[in-house]
Amino acid sequence: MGRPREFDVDEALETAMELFWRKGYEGTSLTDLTEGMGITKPSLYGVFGNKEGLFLKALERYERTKMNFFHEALKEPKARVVAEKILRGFADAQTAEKDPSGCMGINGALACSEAAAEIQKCLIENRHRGERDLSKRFERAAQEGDLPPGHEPFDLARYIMTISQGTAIQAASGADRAALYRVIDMALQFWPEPGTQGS
Amino acid sequence: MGRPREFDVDEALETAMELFWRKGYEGTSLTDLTEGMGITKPSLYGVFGNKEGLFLKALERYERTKMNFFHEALKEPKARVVAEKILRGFADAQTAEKDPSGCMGINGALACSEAAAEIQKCLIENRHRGERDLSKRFERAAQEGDLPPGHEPFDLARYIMTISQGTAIQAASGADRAALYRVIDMALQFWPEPGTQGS
DNA sequence: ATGATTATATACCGATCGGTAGAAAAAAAT
DNA sequence: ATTTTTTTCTACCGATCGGTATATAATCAT
Repeated sequence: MGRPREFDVDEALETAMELFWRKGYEGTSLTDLTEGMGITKPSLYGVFGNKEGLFLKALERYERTKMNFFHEALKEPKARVVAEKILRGFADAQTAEKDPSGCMGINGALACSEAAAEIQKCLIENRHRGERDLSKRFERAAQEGDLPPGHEPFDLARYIMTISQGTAIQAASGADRAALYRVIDMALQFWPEPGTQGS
Repeated sequence: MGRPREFDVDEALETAMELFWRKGYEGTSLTDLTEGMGITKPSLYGVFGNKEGLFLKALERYERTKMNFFHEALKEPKARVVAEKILRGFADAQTAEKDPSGCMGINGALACSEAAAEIQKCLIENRHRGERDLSKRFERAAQEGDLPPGHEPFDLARYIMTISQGTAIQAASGADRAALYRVIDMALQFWPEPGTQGS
């Protein structure tokens, strides 16, 4: 009952995600948001709580719609394929034509005022979570003899995430997908491709 | 002649640099700056013009005092040593105990509002300049037969800068120097150390 | 001592920030 | 048709944003 909502919540959230992705949490004003989403401030606050709540919901959407490749990649049977799919997945997301360049989780709040400290902390935890998930996957690989010798699972995970974060800056600086792919090829050179027959 | 200045310009600039480094251009308010520098707004505007001018002068100081390793590294005779010195130089600067974590050139304005677009553009050009300088150095190395086979100079330069930008995010996320060094070791594995005797 | 010059401190500017109060409008329930 | 519920619109809130006008204080030159 009650007056029906005149805008599509999901569509509005998509716009908010794009704005936060492109301009960051603090760089995006409520005016940017309401004008972009085509709604007024009371409507925004009624549905999303406040700016912080809206950002967190937009981030959730980002993870669900743009970072879904990550946990899919973890299911790959060979660790080197996991690594490559993650690297190329990030590069693809960071250079999609219709989306902002770079990574929302980094663009969102890398350095900021005290007012955004909570968002910043949340994004850092986000990165750590991805690193931890990948590390766990590589621990399994280590037990399976599926890692290149002389490397700890956690170091390998941080290595992969570091490359991905580097490509995020590259994309935000104008690098195109082909350039990032060449970087990824170089980053994986040390990691021998799995032979078609087991060792 | 005239009333003498009561504060040290260089010292004030150092503080401004640290603030912009830690909180970014838009995340640092004039109140943060004046309180940190121990001067009033009219003094700040009298010496540095405005916030944008202050940031640019702080960035100049950053390049001069914290990024000096970069052009030093370019003078190394072997390309692989150039690469390693640059990577470790960035990691050192990004994890110095008494300085903010990460890189001022990235923290400064990665994603921002239109108001900071000029600063953002300036920082992007800054990154491109470094990449170009390194690329030129690697072109020389290519002529000298000093590059690993199968790689273009510009790709190698972008690769090195991508790793460094990745470690900047890692440092801003809490990674310590030892962790970054392990990443760097992995990133350089594909690049054979120069033999003690020439080929 | 008196100007001329430069830096300081105080107080202020319009604009924008994130956020909200209150009334009107649109639907469902009775 | 009236009440209830929810959304929308307009207008506004105090706080802070970057930036400045004005007056006073401190120096040098004469």
